[in-house]
Amino acid sequence: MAARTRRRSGEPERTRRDRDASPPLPELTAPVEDYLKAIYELERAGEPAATTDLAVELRLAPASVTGMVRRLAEQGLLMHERYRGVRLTAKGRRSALRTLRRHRVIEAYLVQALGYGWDEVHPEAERLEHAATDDLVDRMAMAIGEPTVDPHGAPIPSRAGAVEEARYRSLADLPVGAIADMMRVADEDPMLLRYLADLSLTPGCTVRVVERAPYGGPITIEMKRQRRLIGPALAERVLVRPHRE
Amino acid sequence: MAARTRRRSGEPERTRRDRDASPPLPELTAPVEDYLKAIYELERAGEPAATTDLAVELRLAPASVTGMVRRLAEQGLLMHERYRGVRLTAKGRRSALRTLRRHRVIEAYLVQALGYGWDEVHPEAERLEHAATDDLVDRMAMAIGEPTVDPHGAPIPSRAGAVEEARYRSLADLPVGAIADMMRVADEDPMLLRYLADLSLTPGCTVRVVERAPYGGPITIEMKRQRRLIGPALAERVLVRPHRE
DNA sequence: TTAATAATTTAGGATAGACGAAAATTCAAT
DNA sequence: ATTGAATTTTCGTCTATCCTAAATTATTAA
Repeated sequence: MAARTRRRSGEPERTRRDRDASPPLPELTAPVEDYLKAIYELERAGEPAATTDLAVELRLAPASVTGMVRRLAEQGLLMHERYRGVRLTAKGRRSALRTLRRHRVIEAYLVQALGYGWDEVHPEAERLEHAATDDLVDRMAMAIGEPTVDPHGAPIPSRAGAVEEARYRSLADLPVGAIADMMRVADEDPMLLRYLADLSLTPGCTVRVVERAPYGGPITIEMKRQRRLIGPALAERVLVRPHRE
Repeated sequence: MAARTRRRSGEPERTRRDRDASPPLPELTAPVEDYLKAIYELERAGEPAATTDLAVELRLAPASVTGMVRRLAEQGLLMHERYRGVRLTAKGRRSALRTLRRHRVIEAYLVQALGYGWDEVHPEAERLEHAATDDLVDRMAMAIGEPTVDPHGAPIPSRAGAVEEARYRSLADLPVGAIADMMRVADEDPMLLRYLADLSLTPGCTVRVVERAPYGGPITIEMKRQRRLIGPALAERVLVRPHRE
């Protein structure tokens, strides 16, 4: 595949108002898109992304990451400080966001238009995001009413590359008595997602923290008069927006 | 992509009734699927597919085709007689038909569910067919009512790999006075397709041959009381089923 | 400060898939 | 039979991506 997406022509055409219109994004290979996406996610924590973390995330040998990082730096997609990690450039961030948009629109479409479960869409989207054109993704988004979040509550970047990364809190951090709306699951593990669905703990629902056992014990929540026990590992993955005050 | 679809595990599991259940098809790379599809189409003419024809079809250098053909033969997907061309094995044909099903279901889905024009779907399907899982393709097919032909009238192989390749006649071969139903366009060229759509000459319509100018001249057809002049090159691409008698 | 450990990079290779030049084969026409 | 054109294959290279093993740098503990 790599070979067939190789650019054969010269420089891409640059037309009117290139100063503010973002330059046309070149076609990237699937691995490159995966790297940029992973770096984007790691960087959201604030620090530059370490190559080792990248290797873990992408399930590659660290040495392979080093090689690719060098090439991406040459292409101006990221800045690399030896032994310090990598940061995306503006160009790299735009590419990452475009891929993220594709991924999340596809996930939303599969759920809303084709009846997939929210636990099934991740791998499918992972494959399609590299093959779908922006046009197709836009049509999918339109067909399901321009959603702003994917099935797991993750925000969908706009066509222009704007994202609103809301800073939610983890259910694990709420004090007893707090009431909050569930907004997002920070995990794609199918088992975990199915379990959450079984509990009816999905984005949009409202929960109240009834009790917290100390020392990493379970959290008791109430939703629609039903009480549930949630382990701390699970609660940590559930992101919520507490009601004001 | 090639590297990431490489099989890492051992032999695929073989369970009950492997005698008649076709053996599980291994994951093939995108280039391999393209070769098999092209060979399948070339072989439909009856003769083994020549490597040169393959090279033209796939827009590759003949030498590249030779190399890939050797690899495909080693994998048991085709038989190669030097200087004679290639023939798909049963295994190769099953793989080709699966790809063809994907391609055509995707084309039909894009038109019926996402509002694409029949002149736009080919390149999009060409990319998606390698990324979509069989499950997704089946869901797409179900969502649009299990079509039996794609937007150009090409038959969609069943899940099991059965196709009914009807032998239509070309509009260019019909005698004056003949009445026929248009069934299929044997071309994917967007310009040609848009032109046919302008003429309302699309699968399902009924035409009558009014006049044929000799020596490769235009053909006059009538459809819904409207007369149209069709050049022979175009008429040749339009496949029809003449009414009985 | 030094030794041990962890993180990272470099070196050296492998593989899939592509290319072009040149050699080999086939086939048709003498 | 011979020859010339067309076709096909062989062979050597190239690029992107991955790998393992060895070397290097950074960090932590003693």
